Amino acid sequence: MKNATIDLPSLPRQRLGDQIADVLRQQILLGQLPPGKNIPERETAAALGVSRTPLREGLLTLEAEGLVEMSPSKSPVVANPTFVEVSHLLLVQSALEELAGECACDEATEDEIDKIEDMHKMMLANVQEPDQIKFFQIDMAFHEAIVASTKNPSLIKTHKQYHSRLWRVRFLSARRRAARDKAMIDHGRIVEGLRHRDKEQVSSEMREHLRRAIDNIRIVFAEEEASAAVNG
Amino acid sequence: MKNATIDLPSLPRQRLGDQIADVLRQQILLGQLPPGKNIPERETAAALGVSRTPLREGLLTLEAEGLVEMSPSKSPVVANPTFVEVSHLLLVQSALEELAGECACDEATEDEIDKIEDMHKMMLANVQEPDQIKFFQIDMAFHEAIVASTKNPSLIKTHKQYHSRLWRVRFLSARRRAARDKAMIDHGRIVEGLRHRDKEQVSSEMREHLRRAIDNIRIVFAEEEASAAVNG
DNA sequence: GATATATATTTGGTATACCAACTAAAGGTC
DNA sequence: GACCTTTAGTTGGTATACCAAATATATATC
Repeated sequence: MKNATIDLPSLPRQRLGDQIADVLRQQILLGQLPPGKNIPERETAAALGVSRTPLREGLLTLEAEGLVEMSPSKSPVVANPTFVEVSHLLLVQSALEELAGECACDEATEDEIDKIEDMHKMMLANVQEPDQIKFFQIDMAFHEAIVASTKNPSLIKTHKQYHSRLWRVRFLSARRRAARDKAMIDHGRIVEGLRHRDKEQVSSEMREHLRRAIDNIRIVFAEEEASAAVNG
Repeated sequence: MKNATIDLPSLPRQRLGDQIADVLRQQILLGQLPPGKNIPERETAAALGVSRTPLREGLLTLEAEGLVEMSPSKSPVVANPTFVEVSHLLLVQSALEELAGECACDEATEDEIDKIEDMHKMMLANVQEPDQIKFFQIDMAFHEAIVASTKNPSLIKTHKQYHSRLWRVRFLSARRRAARDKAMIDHGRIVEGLRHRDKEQVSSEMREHLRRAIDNIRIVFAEEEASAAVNG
């Protein structure tokens, strides 16, 4: 053989549609594509330098994830869930994280628990930081790390999808100082439970942690509504 | 206005890709497209009388659901999960049904509980029927009805997807008489709990009902493996 | 001037055409 | 005769072209 298995580092192949879905998903999460925003196919495809076919495949992926809504003869639009919808999502996510907590007690390595605890400590150090974006990112990574430690690909994937749909509203919620304080208490108990491999404690704490978040999010929705009423 | 809002009954518009996904999903569940089967795009599109574009969109939907696997330069193929993968799926499904049981106690109407109990009675009448397909279909409808009674669209949708991926293996499992007997006991407790709106009983029974199924499914996989070793 | 109709434009939905990567078979060389 | 090379054919991936429905606009009529 001459040069077989060289595997030149050119990253040639992931489907374009998947890459596009990744790009658009990021833009939605970061708020560059805000809820309600239209995503006309031709225009967006041109902006990304691709044709409509793979763009469409990416949009369909995001529709399946619930981040984009498509209806006949109308431009695809970034999803803008109501409070009721968000509370439904949070219930499912709470069940997924409850399971994750239970499985993590069996499957997480000591090293993974170390990493999770590090994140918790880092959050504690940033809890009263005015720059809330850092705090929030670690918060999300904290939850992702616990789910990842279960090594259950289906759980990880489904959780990630709900994570995306809840991203924005949880970001808005995390700006509330009271919410952050409560979160730190919950997280502390979760880390403690993981250390002792206490399934009951970890799973119930993770479930209740998310369910309690519903109250903060209700307030966020009420504030947004009031703000919208003022601004028109 | 002359004839507006007439809405002629021609069922013109659901996206072709969605219809195709529905057709292929049915064929996969019914075993007409068995696990491992190739689904070449051109050939399948021609057989369905459509072009590759909407067929592809349907296939991508099924890929997102985990029923089909697509890899570059290879024909899409019907997923053929291993026992480990199925056990992972079942864990997630058990968490979803646990949540469904809890929510159903709050949200189910008396009428819905009547329907669920009717299904249970019908299963009891068919438990020793040699024609297992009827028993199995009611079994699946029983679980679906409980989830539907929660009125949580996200939960319903996600549950349905896991339902599809687990359909075949649960069908194989339901052929075992011992599994059917156990299922009837569990179902009886679930119906009883629903009647009393006992969240704790219903949710824990639904969780354990599915987790116990893992044992039967392990046997099914072992049998299939042994059979495969003999036949080829 | 208001309304209604016709037309032009924009949208998403679908079909077709083209391309690159992979596979396999055929042919040539040692 | 075995092995390497080349070429033809198949596959999925992408781009383009076409179509129908919906909408907005302009024009004609009352």
